[in-house]
Amino acid sequence: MGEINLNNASKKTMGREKIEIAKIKIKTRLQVAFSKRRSGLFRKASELSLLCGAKIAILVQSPAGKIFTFGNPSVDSVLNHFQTGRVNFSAGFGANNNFSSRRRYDEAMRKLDRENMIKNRMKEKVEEGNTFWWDKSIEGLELHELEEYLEALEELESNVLNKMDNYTSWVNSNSDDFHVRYIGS
Amino acid sequence: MGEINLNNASKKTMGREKIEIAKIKIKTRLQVAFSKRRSGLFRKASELSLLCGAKIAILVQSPAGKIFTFGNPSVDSVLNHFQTGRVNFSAGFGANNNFSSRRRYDEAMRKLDRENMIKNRMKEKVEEGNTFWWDKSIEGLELHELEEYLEALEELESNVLNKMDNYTSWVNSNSDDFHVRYIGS
DNA sequence: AACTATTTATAAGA
DNA sequence: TTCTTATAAATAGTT
Repeated sequence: MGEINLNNASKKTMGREKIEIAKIKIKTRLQVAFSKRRSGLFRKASELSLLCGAKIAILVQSPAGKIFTFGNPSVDSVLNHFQTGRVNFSAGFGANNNFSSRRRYDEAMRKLDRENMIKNRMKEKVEEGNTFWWDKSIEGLELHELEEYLEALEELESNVLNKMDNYTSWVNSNSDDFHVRYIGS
Repeated sequence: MGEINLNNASKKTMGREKIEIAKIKIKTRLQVAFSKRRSGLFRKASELSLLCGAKIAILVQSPAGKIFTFGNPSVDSVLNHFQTGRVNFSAGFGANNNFSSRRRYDEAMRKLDRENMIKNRMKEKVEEGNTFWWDKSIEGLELHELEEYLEALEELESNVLNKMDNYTSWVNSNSDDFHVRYIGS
């Protein structure tokens, strides 16, 4: 009997399996995944560039420290003009002036308001059942927990910085296109 | 009759259609494709970074001249290291770049199932469609709000680092090499 | 922004 | 590393 075999053993592989997006612990698997996914990332970048005429630069550093790059028209041209643009933007609008004047601006009071303002704003944006993780008191946390907390904070900070970068670029490209003009020439 | 309808008209859409990788000529389609694929590219980068501990910087300029960036730990940090030739990120992307004794201690601590720690103590990285919740949480914030948010984050970080000092001072009482802050660029 | 039906990417195994 | 296979994930065109 059993002409129809439905158990998995009848299949050559289980096929692609779902994985959790978290650091791969098995070294050999990590290496294979890195290789495949880096190549996949660059292929996607290439397609985006070809389909939409986008200029793209990608820098990747493997955990082992090896650097891989992708660029259209070239990494250097995109990088150069990106940084030139940002420098000019900073000079023009004075990021430093902006920040320092803000500090001069009734710092004590603002300090009291800041977190509440932010938290309230966050609560409008995200409804979490209880409290936000950053509300959690750090009292009583063990060192390794503090370590995790710090990592989460810095990841969040990284996201904020990226978002701010986008604002900077947006403002710049809508002002006088100073650096945009040079890219891709 | 005709309970079984096999013609294509019975399907709501034709599903994803194969396309040629060549510049899209219809403007509206190009815009949609750019948006979807840029977001897909950044998601892939994020996954590569999380899965493999890779450092990544991506700059994309749309045909219209708008610039989008992705970076882990941040665009600037990756670019700086790339351009100065100091390609020396410490292995993995630990919370920070504290020095050796902290690192040694971290290594030991990491063996305490870091995944569960993140999940249970830190609200984890819950995917909501294309973005993580903390991306959503900063959606819609204006530049000045992002600046305030950033300041608050750094303040929290500072508190956490101070707290960690209390631990490490007895773990490594004669050490002078921890808690050198290194954030972004 | 959502929705499918398909194409494409890729995890695991060889 | 490279190939295969089966399945997960991304996305083109549509609503």
